[in-house]
Amino acid sequence: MSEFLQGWKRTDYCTNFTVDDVEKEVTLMGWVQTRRDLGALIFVDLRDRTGLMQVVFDESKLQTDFSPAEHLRHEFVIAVKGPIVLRDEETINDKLPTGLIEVSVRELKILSRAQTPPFEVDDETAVREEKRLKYRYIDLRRPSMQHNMLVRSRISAAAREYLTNNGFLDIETPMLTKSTPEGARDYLVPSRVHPGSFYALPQSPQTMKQILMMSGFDKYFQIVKCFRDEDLRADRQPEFTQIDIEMSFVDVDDIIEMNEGLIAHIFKKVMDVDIELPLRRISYRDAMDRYGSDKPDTRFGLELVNVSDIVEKSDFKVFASVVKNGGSVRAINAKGCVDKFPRRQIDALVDFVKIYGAKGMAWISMKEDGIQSPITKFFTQDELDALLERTDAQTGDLIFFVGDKGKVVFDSLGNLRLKLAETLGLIDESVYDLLWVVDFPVFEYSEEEKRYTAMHHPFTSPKDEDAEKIVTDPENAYAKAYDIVLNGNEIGGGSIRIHDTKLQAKMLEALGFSEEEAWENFGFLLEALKYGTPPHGGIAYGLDRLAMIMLGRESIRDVIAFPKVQNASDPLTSAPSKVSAKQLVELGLKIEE
RNA sequence: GGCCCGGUAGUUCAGUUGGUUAGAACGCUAGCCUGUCACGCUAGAGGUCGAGAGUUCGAGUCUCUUCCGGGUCGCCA
Repeated sequence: MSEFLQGWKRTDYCTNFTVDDVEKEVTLMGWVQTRRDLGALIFVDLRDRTGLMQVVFDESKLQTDFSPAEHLRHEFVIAVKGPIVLRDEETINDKLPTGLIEVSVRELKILSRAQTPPFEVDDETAVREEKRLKYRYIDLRRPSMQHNMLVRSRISAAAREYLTNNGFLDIETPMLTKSTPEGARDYLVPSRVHPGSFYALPQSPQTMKQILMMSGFDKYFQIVKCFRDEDLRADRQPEFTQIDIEMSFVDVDDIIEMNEGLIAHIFKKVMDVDIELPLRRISYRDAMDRYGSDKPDTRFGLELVNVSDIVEKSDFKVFASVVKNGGSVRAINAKGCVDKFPRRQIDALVDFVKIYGAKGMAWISMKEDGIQSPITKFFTQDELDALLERTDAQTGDLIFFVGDKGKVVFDSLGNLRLKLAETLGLIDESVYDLLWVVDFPVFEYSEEEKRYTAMHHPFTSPKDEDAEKIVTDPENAYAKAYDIVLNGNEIGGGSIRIHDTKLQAKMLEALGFSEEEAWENFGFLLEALKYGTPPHGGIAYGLDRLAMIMLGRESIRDVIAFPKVQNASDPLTSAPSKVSAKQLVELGLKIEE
C-alpha cells in the first residue's frame, strides 16, 4: 500500500545539504537508487533530480518497525525523517557531493512501491533506444536526461529573460491555421463544423508574426511548437520548438546585432561561455565555394578549390565536358594523408560521394616515389603543374576531385570534407564556432517542378538593388536573408520581409502563382500589407537543435522529453492511432481501405 | 520510395565451419551479515535466439519474406 504525506513536507532537495546542516532534523523525499542491506543496518541512496543522499536505517535508532526498510527496492518512492549526521572519517564517500554527511533515519514512509524497472536508472548501461522511449518516464530519471532537460529549460529561460528585458512581447499565435502551399507538408486537422475543410498545424508562425508587426507590436517573440510532416533525421522531428522573433523598423544589421546579444547571453547564462562579438559573417557564395555547404563547419580547414578553368580545355573529357555544360570541377587537398588512406579506403570514399549524386571521384596521390593517380595521364605537364599549384599539392598530400553540376559537386565535396575531418580527428569538440551566413539567393531552381522556388520563404525581401531582378534576372537576385551557424549546424535563420504589397505580389508572381492563386493562399497577408506596414524582419532558432549541440548530443531525441521515432510514431503512447467510426462520421471523413 | 546497420535472459552483450543441455556480467528472488557506497557471501529462478517460410539428418548461425529500431539519400519554403 502506498502511504500518504499526512502533513510531511520536504525540507529540500537531496544535494542541498552540507556539513552546516549537521544535527538538523530534515525530511527528504525521492526514489530509491540502491539499497545496501547489511542485516540490521541498511544504506539507501536516495535520488531526486539534483542527485543522491545516503540515508541510513539503523535498527536500533529507527522509531518505527524496521521491516519496511528491509523491503525497499529500486525505484520505490519514499520519504524519510531524521537528523543529518556527519560521517566518520573512514566512511566518507568522496565520489558524492553529499559524501560527508548522511541522514540517520528515524521514520520512513513508503509513498509508492515500484515494479523492477526494465532497465537500470543510471548512465552506465547504454540501453537500446526503442526500450528507452517505450519507458520514457524511467529513461528520463537517468542523470544525463535530467541534465539535458535542465539545460534545455535554462536555454529557454535565458532567451525569455534577454528578450523580455529588451522590450519584446511574448504573444501567442494559433495552432489551428490555414494550410498554404510552398514549403513542407502540413499536418492537417479536419474541421467538424466545416466538413471537408481542414486546419493546418503551423510550420512556423511566419505570417502571423508579420501581421503582429503590422499591428504595432514592434518587438515580438514566442517559444513555440512548429510542425512539418516530413521524414525524420537524427536532428529533425516532426514537431519541434522554435525561438521565434520579429522586429519592426529594422534592417539586416539591426537584427544581427540584437541576436548576437541574445546568443551571447544564452551561452553566458547556460554554459558560462563568453562568445566573442561581433560574429564572423560569410556570404552564401563564399560558404559554398570554400566549404561546399551553406552551413559550414569552420573548426577545420580542408577547403574546396575550384580547378574548373584548368581542366576545361584538357583531354580529360569527363571534366572538360562538365565545365562546358555549366558545372564545375573542384578539389580538396587532404594534407599529409597519403599514407592514411590506402587504396581500399579511397575506394570507400569514392562510394561515399556517390551517395550525394557524384558519378565518381578522381584523386592524386603525392607519394614519396612519385605521383600516383588514375587521371594524371590525361593532362599535359602544364595542366598538371597548374593543378598541383592550385591545390597546393606537396609530397605526402592526397587530393580529391569531383566534377559535376553545381549542387552535386558541393554536396559531395562538402560532405567528404566533413567525413575526412571526422576520420582524421580534426575537429576540436571544445569550441563553439558561431558565424552568420548572409547574402542568400532569393530563389533556387527546382528541377522537379521546373520553376524557381523560394530559398527561404516567399516573404523574404530581395536586397534593395535586386528588387527588379526577381522578375528580370531571378538567378542573380540576392535576399536580405541570414542563417546563424553553430559548429556546422544551422541553428537559426531569418530575413527582412517584404513590407510592400506590390513587391510581395511580384514575388508571388515570380514563384509562379497566378494573381488568383496568390490571393486565395495569401490574400489575408496581401490585404494586411495595404494598411500601413512597417519595414520588419526577424529570425527563428531551432531550440531543440541548439540544445542538442550545446549539450554535445548526437540525437535531437535526447533533448526532447517525448520525441517521435523515425516513422513519426510515439512508442510511449502509440500515437498516431485509429479513431472510432463515430469520430470519422462527425468529421465527414471516410478512410479508403 | 532507395541504400546501409542492428534485433539472443529483465538489461548490455558473447555465441567458432551449421552439431550435445544457448553462456557471461549486471539486474531479479530467497537466506546470512551493524559502516556499506560497483557492499560481501550462499543458493536459485529467468530464453518463442523479433516473426514466418525454406535448405539440411541437424539452424541462434545459411537463404527468402516480413515486423521493429537506428543512420542516411530523396524530402525538409
